[in-house]
Amino acid sequence: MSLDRRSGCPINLSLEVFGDRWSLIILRDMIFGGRRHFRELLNGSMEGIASNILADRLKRLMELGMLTKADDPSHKQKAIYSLTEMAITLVPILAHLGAWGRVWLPTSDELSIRAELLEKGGPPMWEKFMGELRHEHLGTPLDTPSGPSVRATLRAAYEAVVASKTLSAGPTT
Amino acid sequence: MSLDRRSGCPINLSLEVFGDRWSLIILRDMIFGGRRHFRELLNGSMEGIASNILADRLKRLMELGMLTKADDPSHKQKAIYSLTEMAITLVPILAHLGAWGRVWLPTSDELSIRAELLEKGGPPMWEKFMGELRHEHLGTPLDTPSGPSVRATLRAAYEAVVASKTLSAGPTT
DNA sequence: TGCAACTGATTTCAAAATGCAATCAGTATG
DNA sequence: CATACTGATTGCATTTTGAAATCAGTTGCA
Repeated sequence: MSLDRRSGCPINLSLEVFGDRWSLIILRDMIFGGRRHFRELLNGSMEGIASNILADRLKRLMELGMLTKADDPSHKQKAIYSLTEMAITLVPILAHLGAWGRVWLPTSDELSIRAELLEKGGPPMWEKFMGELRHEHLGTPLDTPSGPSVRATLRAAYEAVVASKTLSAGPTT
Repeated sequence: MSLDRRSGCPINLSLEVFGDRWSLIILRDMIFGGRRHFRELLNGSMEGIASNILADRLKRLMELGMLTKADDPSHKQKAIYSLTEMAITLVPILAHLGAWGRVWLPTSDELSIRAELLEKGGPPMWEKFMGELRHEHLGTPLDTPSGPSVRATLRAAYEAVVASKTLSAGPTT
């Protein structure tokens, strides 16, 4: 899990940054799930990451300049992890990745609705989302605060699908 | 290197397909380098893939439906690997990945010129490229054969940078 | 015919990464 | 003062990786 610099090819270097099974999962949970703390990432991860792997990847992502860490005033041992601009600009890649996976892989309905929405929203929606992430993580002022946040929109869509599934296949008593 | 199905999330499933250090490198060499044979991929890879890893990944990519294999008429032991539509639609992802890496990672000039061109070309260029790949790998007719192929354009740009570097820093005798 | 080079792999084995469970010391809470 | 929570770390078994050597069959050439 170190940076080999096998070649100066952009695709290769990108792979060396997040060409493993966990780094992008962590960034996904921070970006789409809004998670900022170790425990949130540990327990909230759908895929069940182990604590040693999480600690290792957080450290590595910090060394790579994708994350920063700050003290949480509410608890002396609590740390808040923030995305850097480098990580925030992954949004279009994650959007494409989700769109591709939705088409070609056996994704579940409730989880793919967000990818679908993000794909349909296109670059304008990605830009809006990145603006919101910059606001949350870097303190940048929100340029055009129009309507509900992208994350809220995505979550609402997710919950709507879950609700409709519960209705159609739920308890009949 | 098997498909765990840790969750039905599109991003997670995509990661399970090419969230390793070699699968995307192989696909990159096939897509941008036009490589179709085992030896071409083995010796042509800038990153120096080992033959057992290459054999394993080719097999895995076939099982996943990203590649197909056919006999080469010129040699009874020779095989030709072809991209499937599933793999061809990775072009936009590779383009984004290259663009991101070019901005944030220490890429070399001659290798990043292709990523830059592909980024500037945008979706129209990607579509043209995918059309050409479909023609090469799936036998689909070329819809609008306008000008030189995308691959040739990218290669020409690469060679131009290499040449200019040789000029400015080359031998003075 | 003989022999070297080439074909797509496979074998072997050491090193590294992974994953799970238990554990850690410091901090807040009741 | 006991209990739960904070971000980790440790130990250890399993899995994956990677490099070199090797494989059997095929081809080209002398």
